[in-house]
Parts: sequence; C-alpha cells; structure tokens
Amino acid sequence: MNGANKLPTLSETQWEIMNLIWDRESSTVSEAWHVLKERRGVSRNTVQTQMVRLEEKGWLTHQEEEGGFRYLPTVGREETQESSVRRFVKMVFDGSTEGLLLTLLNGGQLSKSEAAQIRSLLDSQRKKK
Amino acid sequence: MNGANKLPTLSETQWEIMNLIWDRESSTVSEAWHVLKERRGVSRNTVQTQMVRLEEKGWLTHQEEEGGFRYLPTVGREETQESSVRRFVKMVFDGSTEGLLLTLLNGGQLSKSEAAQIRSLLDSQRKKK
DNA sequence: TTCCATTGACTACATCTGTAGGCAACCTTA
DNA sequence: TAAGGTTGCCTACAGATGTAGTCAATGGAA
Repeated sequence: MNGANKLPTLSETQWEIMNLIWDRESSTVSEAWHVLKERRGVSRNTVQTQMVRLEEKGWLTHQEEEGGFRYLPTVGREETQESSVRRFVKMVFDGSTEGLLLTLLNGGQLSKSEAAQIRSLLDSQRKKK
Repeated sequence: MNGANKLPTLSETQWEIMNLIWDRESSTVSEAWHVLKERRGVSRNTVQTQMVRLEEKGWLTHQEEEGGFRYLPTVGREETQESSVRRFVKMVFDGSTEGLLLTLLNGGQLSKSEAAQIRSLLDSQRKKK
C-alpha cells in the first residue's frame, strides 16, 4: 500500500514546495523561500505557512537544527506521483489510462517518434479487443 | 489557442459534473442530480450550486426550456483534457512528459504489452540524447 | 551592552469549495 | 381551488488555500 494514498491532496503551491524539497532531500523554510523567491515574488511567511500546513497534513516532518528547523518529506516522490496520476486519470479520463495516452498524442506533447510509437501501440491494443 | 486555457480550473466535483454533461451533450440540474445521486448521496441544491458556479466560471451556459434551464458546455472535452494534462505534468512532473510515462509504467496502470512497448520506446529515446 | 537579522509562532483575511436549507413561483392533479 | 412536486434564487457555513503582517526569542555584530 501506498503512503501517499492516505494523505490529504496537495495543492499546486504545495506541489511546488514538495518538489523542491524532494529535489534537495530536505529543506529549511529559508532555503525553500530563496528558491521560490527566484521564480515568483513570495514572502518568507507564505512559504513558512505552507510548510507548516504540509507538516500538519502529514507530508513533512521536521528536525531541530542549529538555528532552525529542517523539514523532511515523509513520503517518496515516486509513490506520490503514482497515486496522483491514478487520481487524475480517474477524475479527468473517467479512469481510462488509454484516454490519457490518446490525449498526450493529440496534444502534441510528445516527440514525433514517441507519438508514432504510442499511436501504433494503441492501434494494436484496440484491434485486440 | 485553447478555450479551456483561459478558464479557472475545475475542482474534482466540478470535473464530475462537467464529465456527465459532456457525456450527454447538455443537462438540466435535475438530470445531473439524478446521475450523481446514484453514485453518492448528494442533494439537488448541491448540484445546482456547482452548476451555477460552473456557469459563473465560464464552463457552462444555459438556455431556457419549458420547465427550467438546460446547461451546455462552452468548451470541448478534448481541449479541456489537453490543457488539464499540460497543467498536471507541469505541476507534478515539472513539465516532463517522459516522467509521466515512466510513472504510468511503474504504477502498473497499463497492460503488460502496453508497458513493454512504452518501455522500449523510452529506452530508445534516452539513448538518443 | 545595544542593535539588527533570522526564525518560529500566531493571526488575519479574501477566495474557493462542498454541502445544503429555505423560499417564492409555477405546474399538475385531485 | 387547495395541495404537492419541480425549479431557480438566495443564504449559510465550515474547511482549505494563497498570501502576508506582527511578535518574541535568539544569536551575532558593533
């Protein structure tokens, strides 16, 4: 079973923060803030609030360190991505992974050769049914 | 350009409602309610509120009909799915569609043959770089 | 020793979401 | 004509979210 399945969902900003923490394995509020501040102006306390909320929701824990807290993810990125994809496919494609693949094709989000191969794969799947 | 890009995002419940409206091309509140009520107990006014909000957000319009309103989607399902996937990939996979494909493999959400073919496709892509 | 920067805690607040109650108008049926 | 269902409108309310201000403690610099 998957740890990420039990936790409340992540909002967009929360994904942004979790992603940068996963990137560096752990983070203080200040570290996260400096990263986010580069991308878009955001105040330290905004980041702080989100990280506290992420801990409340169970996505982060913290250790005490000289000069502050260090936050650590409680769940792996991969399993979180997996359950997030499952949820997304259910919501947007009514559970059809094939639907997702077809949309990736039509949306032009794959290279030409990726697209061609997935297309032929889907064709052969369809014939089998 | 994509109509769905400009509209505010859909929540999970709102996706559920939009999906059933797309399924039947249009819907009154009552029709939608009867469908949702089957799946999970929900009151008529809950559905009504969401449909009004969907119209406020620009996802639905309505026409007057004998005995009530008929709601129609303003945007196609496919383009909505496309922009939704784009957004999702950016949020969860930092923009990497390849990351999404890999997760589909590891998550076991594809049939064995689908998985095998996508895997070899990704392998060959990676070698090329 | 006094002052400034850093840090965590607490508070605030507008907006969105999910959920639903109450009401007035209208239509049908007894 | 009176009663009951259907419909749209308005209101409510708790919880989540994005954003940030204020404050007190602490630690280093002057």
